[in-house]
Amino acid sequence: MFDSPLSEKELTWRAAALSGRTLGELARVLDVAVPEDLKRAKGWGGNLVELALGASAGNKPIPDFFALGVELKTIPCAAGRPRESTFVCGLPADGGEASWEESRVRHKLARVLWIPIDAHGPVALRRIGAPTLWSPNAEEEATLRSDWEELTGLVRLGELAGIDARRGRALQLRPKAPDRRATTWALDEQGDWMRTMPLGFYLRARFTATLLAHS
DNA sequence: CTGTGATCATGA
DNA sequence: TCATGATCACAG
Repeated sequence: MFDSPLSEKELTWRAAALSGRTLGELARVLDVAVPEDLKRAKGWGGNLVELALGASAGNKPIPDFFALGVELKTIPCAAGRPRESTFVCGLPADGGEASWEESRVRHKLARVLWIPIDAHGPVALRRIGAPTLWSPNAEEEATLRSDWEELTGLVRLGELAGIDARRGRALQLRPKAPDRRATTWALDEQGDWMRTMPLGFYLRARFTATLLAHS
């Protein structure tokens, strides 16, 4: 629909131009139908904004704006604060990369364009907010790294059973699957492969709230 | 089945 | 009200 932005400056300019508009207005321009609610279209808003900004990654495991190394995340907000956690990426079956530096979490979060969208009301009337282009500051990176090391450390020890969404100050591990019957492979405490529920890394709403506030 | 995009629904 | 655990759609 639209060309990909050629620079961060162009990307932020285009994102800023969406600020204040409703999803319904944007959908009409893009000739996209608006769903009654998001129960069966949970990624609709995110996909709409991707289309408007010329994101090109599709479902490939690369940044939305590959040439710029920027990831796009829409985030549902009410009263100026995020109402939901933010999915980052799946947990690799073997527990993950050897180090934080190589991790998918760190690469995903290296540069993110956050676009707040109203969390409540009729979908077509929900307003898009002002974008913020973010990279973790030293404190945020330290928190993310510490959470990541704790969680992946447990996974590598085969202590998947000891993990739930309560662990982690900023980053948490939660189910990420079509339903509760879904399974994937993981190592148990004896080092044998076993079937478990697929998990994904998520950013807590508390964490995204602070980064949106000071960026 | 794994990746992308996320929000829903329920109990505390 | 809020976080956790569950769930939805679609591409490849």
